[in-house]
Amino acid sequence: MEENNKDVISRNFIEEAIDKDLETGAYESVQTRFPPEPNGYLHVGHAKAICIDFGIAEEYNGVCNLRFDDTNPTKEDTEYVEAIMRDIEWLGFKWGKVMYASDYFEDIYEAAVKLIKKGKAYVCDLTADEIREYRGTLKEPGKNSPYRDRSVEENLDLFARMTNGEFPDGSKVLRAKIDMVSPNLNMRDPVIYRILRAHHHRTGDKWVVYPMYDLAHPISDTVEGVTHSLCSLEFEDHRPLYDWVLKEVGYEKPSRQIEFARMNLNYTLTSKRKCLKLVQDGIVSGWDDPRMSTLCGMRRRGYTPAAIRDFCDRIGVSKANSVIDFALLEACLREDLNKKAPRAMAVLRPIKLIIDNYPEDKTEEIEVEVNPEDPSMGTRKVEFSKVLYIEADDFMEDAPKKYFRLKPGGEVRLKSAYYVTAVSCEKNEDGEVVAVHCTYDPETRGGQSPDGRKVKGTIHWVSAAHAITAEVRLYDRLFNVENPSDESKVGSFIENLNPGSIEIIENAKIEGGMRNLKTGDSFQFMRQGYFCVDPDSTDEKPVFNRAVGLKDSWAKIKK
RNA sequence: AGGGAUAUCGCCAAGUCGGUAAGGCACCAGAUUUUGAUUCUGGCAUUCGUAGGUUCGAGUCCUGCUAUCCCUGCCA
Repeated sequence: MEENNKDVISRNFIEEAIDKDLETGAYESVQTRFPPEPNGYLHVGHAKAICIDFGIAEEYNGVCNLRFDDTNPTKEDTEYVEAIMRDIEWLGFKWGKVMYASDYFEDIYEAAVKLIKKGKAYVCDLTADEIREYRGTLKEPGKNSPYRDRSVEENLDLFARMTNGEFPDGSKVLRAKIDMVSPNLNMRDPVIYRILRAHHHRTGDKWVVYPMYDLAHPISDTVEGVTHSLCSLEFEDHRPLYDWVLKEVGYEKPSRQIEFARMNLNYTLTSKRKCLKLVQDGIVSGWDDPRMSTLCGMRRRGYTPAAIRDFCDRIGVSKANSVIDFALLEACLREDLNKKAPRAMAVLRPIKLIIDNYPEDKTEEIEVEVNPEDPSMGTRKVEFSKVLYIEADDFMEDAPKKYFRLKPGGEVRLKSAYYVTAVSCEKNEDGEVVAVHCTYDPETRGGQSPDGRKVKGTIHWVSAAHAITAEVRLYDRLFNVENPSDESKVGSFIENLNPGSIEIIENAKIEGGMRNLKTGDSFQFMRQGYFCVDPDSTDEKPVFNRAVGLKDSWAKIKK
């Protein structure tokens, strides 16, 4: 009953608009598109748009095409289109077709000619600076270009010659003839075609004129059959122009644009420009560096597609600008990993634990659950012997009363193995504990005592003789930046990426079964001592995930 | 002569016709627990940016005000 309630819960404003369009018969079915410009990698922020664009189509049994908005050849590159496709597939979405705005260059060109013939567009010889001047300002109206009243014939001829390459770059543009005194600056005779001699990643050198976004987008959408063109809030002011284009060109079933707020995540930097700088300056190893907020970086870091999609579902869709708390993303990952990730033990800051009364040459195989939350995942065998490694933090010589882990005279359980009681410890010249001596109770194999006595603490361990030593990196949050949008913080942001906030532990000891772990792999850990291998990873190397924030209650105790 | 949009708990976010504030994250308390995790149970907005008005009754309607974001690329 209650679950029912939950499912019936409200539709967001986009769904409501679409429902209404379907009811009134404005559209019979639903089609959307995800339209990235191939000039950078996809990051968490894009995940929201992807989930909305693909999710809405899926919900209404429609399709969502992937369409690369490649109308500005000076900024675009095929490297990016491939990366974008990989990331969307990784997230688990299926597009209908892969299209390019450049596939519609003919349609767009014809539309422009049609506008000229209707007297709705003209060729303007003003320079860029002059156009800006004539446009007016936010508070002052603009004034008409002296070229605004050229005849249809002259405009047709000029536009044809622009297309034929008779004029130098930037010398002329095609403008929509709308209203130079409109309070909406986008309507003050916007430029819709410019001359640009640049090699296009798909059409090569075929064109020397390229349409602007404001002309290309509505036409691409409508020609493609998109019913609902979902985009972010900053295009709200462009909607009148979007609608104007479709009306003047005369499409029967024009697409409808609906805007929603883009996602902001605290502590996280998503600016394309700054991310590109990090890559170019070699501050990070590449777009997929685990510290990046790119989808491929998050993948390497062990974020699962399911977690990211769940996150996008949970943040909702609205038009209010907002900053989502990183803790929610972490919670989504924790929840997913907790259910699905196979576990392994690893000791990050190892000290030796020597079991004095354990036979010198004996090795046992201890059976441990692969995932305590899911018994169906079975068990694994882990070698156990006289000398183990345990976490330095898990032993305290002078422990406070509330300390549940190993202390002199205290008994704890070695996860799935035996109860041990500490007797003494060895220190180096700096006074740091390097080894702990203990005794074990042979009756407690498996971690239970026949006499029913309880221990308060359970700690993880790794057999010294069987351990793999690995270099391991612990990262703080994806980007530990207080205010990523604050330009003045870029410097401190870059400092934050240098070792310092990144902990590199070179001799972490990892459970023997994890043979294919590679030095330098990044990983996630859910909580003290557990490594969680990303179950969805298809990589050769295991993605040793890590970096889900620990719950505060644990962090406090650690101190 | 500016225009457009948004304001509901620390962070997101529901709230169809006005009928007496969902849920998640975070946080706090308790129970269970082979990792102080997980799981479970309970707590967490007399109040909806603000000031008025209409009404038996307003987060929801009306008026004024305030704050924040977006718009002056031949970028998308």
